[in-house]
Amino acid sequence: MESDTYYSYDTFKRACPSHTVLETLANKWLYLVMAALKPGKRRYSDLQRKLEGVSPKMLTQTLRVLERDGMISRKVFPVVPPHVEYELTPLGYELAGLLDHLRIWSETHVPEIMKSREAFETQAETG
Amino acid sequence: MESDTYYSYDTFKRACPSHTVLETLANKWLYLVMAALKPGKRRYSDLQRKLEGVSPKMLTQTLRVLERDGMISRKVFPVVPPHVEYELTPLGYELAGLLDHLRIWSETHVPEIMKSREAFETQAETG
DNA sequence: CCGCATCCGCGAGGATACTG
DNA sequence: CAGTATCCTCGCGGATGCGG
Repeated sequence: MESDTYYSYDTFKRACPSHTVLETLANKWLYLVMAALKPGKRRYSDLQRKLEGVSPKMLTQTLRVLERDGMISRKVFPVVPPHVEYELTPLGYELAGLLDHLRIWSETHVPEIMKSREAFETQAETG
Repeated sequence: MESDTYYSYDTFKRACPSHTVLETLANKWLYLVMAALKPGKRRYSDLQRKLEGVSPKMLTQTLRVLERDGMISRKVFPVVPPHVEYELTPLGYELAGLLDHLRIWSETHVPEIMKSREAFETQAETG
């Protein structure tokens, strides 16, 4: 079946492209940038303010990666002072939706998780 | 409203518990362990074989975190040689489902993403 | 077989200063 | 305003040996 267009991905294999994608996705700042852009386009400084504690380096780096992977578009307005807008692409919007489910789920279960953490620590001391 | 049980989480704030949870989740090995456990219980060595390239240290560490947060249960059989089984809790199974959506989505769009990456690199050289 | 202890390299990522 | 450049630290994560 040399003409088989159905390629079997295996995320568990390090060399598999889907593994690479996963590695990119499994990132705190990337996640937060996507969340911040979901409601609509935003400027660089908007993002910097919204993402508490992000350094310019990490913000830029994250935006570049997302742009590279086609998740966001970058629009530069040739004015002084500079004006740059970032916006989710249709593809990126899909991903943002999935990540949002994750965020909502997390928030819903925070109390449960925190309780589990405390119980675990307590037992660690005791045991 | 001192008796208000409705706490407003903000994942963008570093101190917010939901931010902490996110930080934990945004992790490649954690993600893969969850995926590996979704079909059912597995032994330590099973996981080690399945997750290509994982070191015992990272595997153990990841399993501990997941156990701490109540996502998996750890069952030790007091036999020689040792026998330990890991299994998703109901809570963990929910999370695994969400992560699976993400994995499937990623695999579906791998070609698109790869193409975008190539285009980006090409333009970087040119531009 | 499970997994802890230890050592270590290295690069992710933070802080800061600076420029078009 | 939107980044880039630079320095530096810290802990992630790999490798290995051992112990129950």
